[in-house]
Amino acid sequence: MDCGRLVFDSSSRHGHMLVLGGANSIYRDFVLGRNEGTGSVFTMEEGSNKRRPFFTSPEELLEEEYYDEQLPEKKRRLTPEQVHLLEKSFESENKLEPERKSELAKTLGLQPRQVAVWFQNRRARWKTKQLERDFDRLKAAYDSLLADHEAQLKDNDCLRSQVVILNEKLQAKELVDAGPAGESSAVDRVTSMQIQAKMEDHLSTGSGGSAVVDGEGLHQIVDSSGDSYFPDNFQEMVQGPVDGCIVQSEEDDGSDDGCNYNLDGGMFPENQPADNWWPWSN
DNA sequence: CAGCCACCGGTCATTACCTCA
DNA sequence: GATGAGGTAATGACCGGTGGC
Repeated sequence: MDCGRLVFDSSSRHGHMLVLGGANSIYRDFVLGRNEGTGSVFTMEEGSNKRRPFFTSPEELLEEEYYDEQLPEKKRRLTPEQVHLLEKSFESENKLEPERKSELAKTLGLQPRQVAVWFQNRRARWKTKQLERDFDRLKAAYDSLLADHEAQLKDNDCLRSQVVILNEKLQAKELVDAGPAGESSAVDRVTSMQIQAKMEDHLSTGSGGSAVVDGEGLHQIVDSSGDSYFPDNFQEMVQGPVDGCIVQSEEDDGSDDGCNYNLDGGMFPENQPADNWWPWSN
């Protein structure tokens, strides 16, 4: 590689002098007299063809070959020790007061400008990392909510299906009660329609509120005390003598996954997939 | 209001490291 | 296995804009 050769990069936005394979941009800026506090212009003849790797050990840096305060253009990446001290300083306070900047620069053998730039970059990159972490957290929370939402929609579908079954059972019971003469009482018919309407209202996915009825919700619905939507004998009706169908709340363990109510009597078998349990499933 | 200074966001250039043909 | 090209992350630095003093 052509070490230490100076070229003019006309394509660069800044029109900098580039040093191919040799010194770094500090050198580049020294060439243009940009570095803070130097005031000197480094000439090509003064440049060195010596090259050191980025991660030179502190010991090596202390050697005359690599470390010479009179030749800052040789410096490239900061040494691990310099970075360590800067990091410690950044941890204690990520803003840099002028006094601390000067002190750090003196301690580290850097230009104050370098210290300031290092802090600026450190803040910007810390912020980027922080944004990434925040994004990951938010995404995880969103995914969790989405999964919960989908589970609730599934649960809602199960409950809707149960409404259909219950209505069928109610109608069958009405036919039995009506007897051969078809003398179904008007009161019973009205009650049945009301039950159907109320349950569908509860299970509605409309914007008026949650479409999900969990175990506790059904307790409220079924509860005969207070302002229940259902008639006092609702439990008896749905558990009636037709075929012993029972609407029963799942053990209230706080979970709302899956379907909660067993229409055919008995509790939902623990850990049993719904596919093996629902009467309309194979 | 102008000037100075510090900061931020965006960007560049360079290097080290990794993968792959 | 050695090697070179290409991709990528990390890093040091600058520019332009902005806001405080």
